[in-house]
Amino acid sequence: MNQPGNTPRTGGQASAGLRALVVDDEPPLVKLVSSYLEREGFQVASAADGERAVELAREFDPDVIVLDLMLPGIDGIEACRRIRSFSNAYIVMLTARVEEIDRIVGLSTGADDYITKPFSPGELMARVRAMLRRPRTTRDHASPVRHVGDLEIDPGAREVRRSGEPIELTKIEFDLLDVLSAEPRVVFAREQLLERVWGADWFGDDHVVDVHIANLRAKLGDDPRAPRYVRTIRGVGYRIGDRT
Amino acid sequence: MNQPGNTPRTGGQASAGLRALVVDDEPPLVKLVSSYLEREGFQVASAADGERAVELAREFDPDVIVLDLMLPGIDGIEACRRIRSFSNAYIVMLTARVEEIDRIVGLSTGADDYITKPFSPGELMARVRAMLRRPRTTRDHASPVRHVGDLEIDPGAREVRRSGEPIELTKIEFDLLDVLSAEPRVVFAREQLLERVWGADWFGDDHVVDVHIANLRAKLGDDPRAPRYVRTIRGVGYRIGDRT
DNA sequence: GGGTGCCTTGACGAAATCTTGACCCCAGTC
DNA sequence: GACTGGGGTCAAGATTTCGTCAAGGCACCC
Repeated sequence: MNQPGNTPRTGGQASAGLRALVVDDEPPLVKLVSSYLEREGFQVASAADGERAVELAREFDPDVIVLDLMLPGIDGIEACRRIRSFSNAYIVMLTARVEEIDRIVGLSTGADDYITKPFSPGELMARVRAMLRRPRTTRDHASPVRHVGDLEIDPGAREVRRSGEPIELTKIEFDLLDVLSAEPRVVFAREQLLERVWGADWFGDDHVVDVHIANLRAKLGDDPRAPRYVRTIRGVGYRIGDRT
Repeated sequence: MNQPGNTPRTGGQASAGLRALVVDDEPPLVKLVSSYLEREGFQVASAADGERAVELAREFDPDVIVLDLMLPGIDGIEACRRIRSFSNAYIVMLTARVEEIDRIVGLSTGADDYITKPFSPGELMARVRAMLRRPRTTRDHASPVRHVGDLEIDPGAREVRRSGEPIELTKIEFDLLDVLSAEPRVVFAREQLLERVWGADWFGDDHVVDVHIANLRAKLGDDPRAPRYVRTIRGVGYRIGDRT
């Protein structure tokens, strides 16, 4: 059902029969976005929190997911990860703060695009169309396993192994390792790690980073005096990667 | 907390040595964006029309291009296409109207991101950083590693090697070397070094610089009488770089 | 309601690093 | 050839930074 005037030429046709899932805790926004998507020919479902989002992603099996970063329950990043573990949908993340983009990109969330609030529905639609136009092959989550020495990091499965032996990490520990290992050899300041792992709106002491790094090291069997994985750059931050 | 002003800016490190091209026909906007990019460590060039943009993209070989859609001469879309035909740069398009996004994404222009005017420079920077960080596009831009004689300086990893052999430097030592090597052959007064390395709010004796330079030289294996790397300009300051 | 796991905070000690001051040397100058 | 100021060197004390530990709190699960 193409609306004359409002709907750009390409849209209606291309998205006919596709399903979209909108996740946000603000009903008006959900409604607005949904109506735009419907006008494009999408069949739309919506959720207001993270748990429901993951559920619906599974049951409804959408082709496109518009996902807010800030959600009650499990947050957008975690929801995105979980959904990505079973779904192949295109995911657009909504963020209220520009700085959060770093987080989405830095952590391996699996999002395909992001857009900052406030945004115009037209822009969002343009992004969605652009994504759909992108060949699926762009989805190169194929072999994302990283190696650091005898360490094996699988961001998709959120698993770490040391010489084959699985190591159990907490969320924060894994995220730290994730961010650090995504760019080996690059030094991350504590502030950067806070921003990436904790989020831009964190207000607290840098010191938490040290503690979690210590715990991470302990689990990895890493000696701070002679670290094989996570090394300290005094006065600056931490780094992972090849031996010096 | 770290010493004020001392902490490397998140962007500064990562973008050090990278080149950016800003294209817009409004000089104030060009100036604003340029200054932000420079603050992030970019070397910046600019153009006011499409032809010049394509020219500069070729000659200047930028890593990032900020490109306005509306331009005198060939417009942004066409310029983007032409540039894309030979350049590997990240391209952000600026649009005044949201609807234009459809055009950018609809036509295969090859832009990597787009942002609508008015935008905050901070948002643009976040996008640029995010683009540079995108894992899939492993850009082969000129190595961010600097060379001074047989010295190899990697600002991102904060590593220094001399003929392949890693050299351990403290924070201040590395920062000094970083500042000096960023602009080879340029003489830095002690005060300038204090400002850049220690931060603007440092109040203390210039003499610290001497001491740290001495330590740095010692670690680099440099003889003050016949320095190969850090040379003293009596009565002025220090400098690094090629013979003369 | 009790337990468990995880995160945050604060305190403390050890180690690395920085700053200061004293002293010496040398180049440039008279 | 002596003088002078800038710069090099050294070492000791001051400071910062990091790693560790443990207590408290919160959320979640049974």
